[in-house]
Amino acid sequence: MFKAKEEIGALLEPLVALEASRISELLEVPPDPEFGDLAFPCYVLASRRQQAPASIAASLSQVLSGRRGVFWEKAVPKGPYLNFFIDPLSFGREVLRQVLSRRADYGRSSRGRGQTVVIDYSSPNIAKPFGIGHIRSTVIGHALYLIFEALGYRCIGINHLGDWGTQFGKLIVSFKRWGDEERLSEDPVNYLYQLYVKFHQRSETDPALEDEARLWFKKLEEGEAEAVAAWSRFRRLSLENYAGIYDLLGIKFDYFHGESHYNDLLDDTIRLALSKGIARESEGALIVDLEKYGLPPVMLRKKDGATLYITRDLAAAIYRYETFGFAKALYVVGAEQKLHFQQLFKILELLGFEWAHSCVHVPFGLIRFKEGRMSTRDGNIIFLQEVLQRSINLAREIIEDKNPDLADKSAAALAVGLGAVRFGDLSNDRIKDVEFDWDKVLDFSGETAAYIQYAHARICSILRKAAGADLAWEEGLADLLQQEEEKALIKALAVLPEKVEAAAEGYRPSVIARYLVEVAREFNRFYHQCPVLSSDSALQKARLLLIDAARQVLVNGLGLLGIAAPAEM
RNA sequence: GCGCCUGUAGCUCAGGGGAUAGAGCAGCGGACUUCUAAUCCGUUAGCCGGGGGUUCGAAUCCUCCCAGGCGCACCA
Repeated sequence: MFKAKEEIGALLEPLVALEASRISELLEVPPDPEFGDLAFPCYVLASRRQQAPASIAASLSQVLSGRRGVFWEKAVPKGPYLNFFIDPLSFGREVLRQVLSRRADYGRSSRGRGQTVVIDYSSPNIAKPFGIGHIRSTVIGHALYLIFEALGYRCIGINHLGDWGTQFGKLIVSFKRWGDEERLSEDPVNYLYQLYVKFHQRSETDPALEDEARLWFKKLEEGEAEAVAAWSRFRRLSLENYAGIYDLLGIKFDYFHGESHYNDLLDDTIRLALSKGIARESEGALIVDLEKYGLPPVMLRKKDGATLYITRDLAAAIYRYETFGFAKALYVVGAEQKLHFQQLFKILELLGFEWAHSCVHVPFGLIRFKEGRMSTRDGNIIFLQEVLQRSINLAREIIEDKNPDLADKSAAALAVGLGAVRFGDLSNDRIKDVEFDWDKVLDFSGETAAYIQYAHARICSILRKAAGADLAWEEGLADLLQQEEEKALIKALAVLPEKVEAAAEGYRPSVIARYLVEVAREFNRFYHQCPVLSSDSALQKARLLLIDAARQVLVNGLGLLGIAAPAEM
């Protein structure tokens, strides 16, 4: 509601002894449009004025009676609320003018100019297949990247590949014992995955395998030739496989700095911890005691001298700050690692880095089966590749059925199929666990990406049919849009900028996803009530401008989620 | 044992101090000679997990309990 809120804030400031910005924040949308468009709750003034909220609302309305502003036309008390009615004419003009003049920039701002946000996302463990579990970090992180970028921040996307650690020892042991060159070259990632599962099956009865794996990882850290050669081969094969998925999803990273990237910095990091006096020897290992802060101790170096995940994360954080000078560093990593990040940030703080407070763990819930957790080790995971493919295939079938004459069915199927999977991960609050259910993934009706894309395609269809129509902006045309459905749609279009801000504020792409469903819903209502092409010329033009603005909002919003908007589907 | 997260309609979830708690799915009933029916309209459905508390006002904040999930030194 941009300008309207500001206007009312400034209007009330001298009357209620609150700051204008505070008043703008307090303004809420009434539950029923009949009540008005923006409501000021008078409870907040009751105790100070020693007056009942309802009588405050009444007296404020007295003061304002007969007055009107640019964007509001009247203020009516209703119980404890002072309800403002927005002037649909000036508001409609302003909203359409904004959207249609700013176009692809509508919803964007320069608020973050000059500041850098480093975003750590996707970060799969090499040598494991890209499972459905990895999609959350990938898709949420990518959306946050796009959202912060839209607010003018310089974003650095880092894929912190899990390409180092004891699991490589396990893989090397497995391959040396049971490996088969031929099978490895046929289907590398799948085969490595099978070896990984086999290792865990065997190690249950043969604990010596674990020791052997640790030994091989130690060799790897020491740069022993055979270990390094095997590691580098496994890493390369995995990366080649991931590249296909990132390509399909259109996901880019500025850096593929995996854990191994920080190997040369580990000694310095450990030295720093020692020199600051926060690390000490315990049972042969090097640990940091965090008991004072209510956290369990952290191990930086094992008794065999090998490092751990958190050691590399420490080195990575310092490297990132020194390299990029971030204002914020986001870690889009599962909620189960919350403790890890609390420990990581606390150690950074103890090392004296004031920027430790700019590090944020952006957690998300687990994807699980009805029966329980997905586990790479147990070999019960669902491959992302399969999910994407099935979704695309189903989209294709539906298109064949509903729109058999469509020229480029593949492109539309890709947009709808991938959009569905993406949206499924973005539309709910990220902290919630999600139960994996094929029926749900493959459902394209209701609150889904397809719903939004469909609204967009309908608009494009109308605009195509109106090709040649004069769509030059004329201020007065907006005045013709007085039907309830038209006004509701305009109101929905008005709030994209504040939704983008809110999404960034809470690191919650779901804010935008839900908002787009609302916009699409308002458009669909409009569509059923308000004919465009068959209206007379002035109204037709006004409605064409309105739906063009709606199209722009849908495209911009979907764009922030990394979801394509096909013109036909 | 300790810590963190979640609990809202039959199912999946919005809403995170303010007006009678909202959507989608499923169910039931309607709307395609008319801009794509992947749509729209109507309708059924709720001690907002439970008890206490703070507040003019609590689904929302505090506290205790219950249920589910996730963590807690040689994995990542």
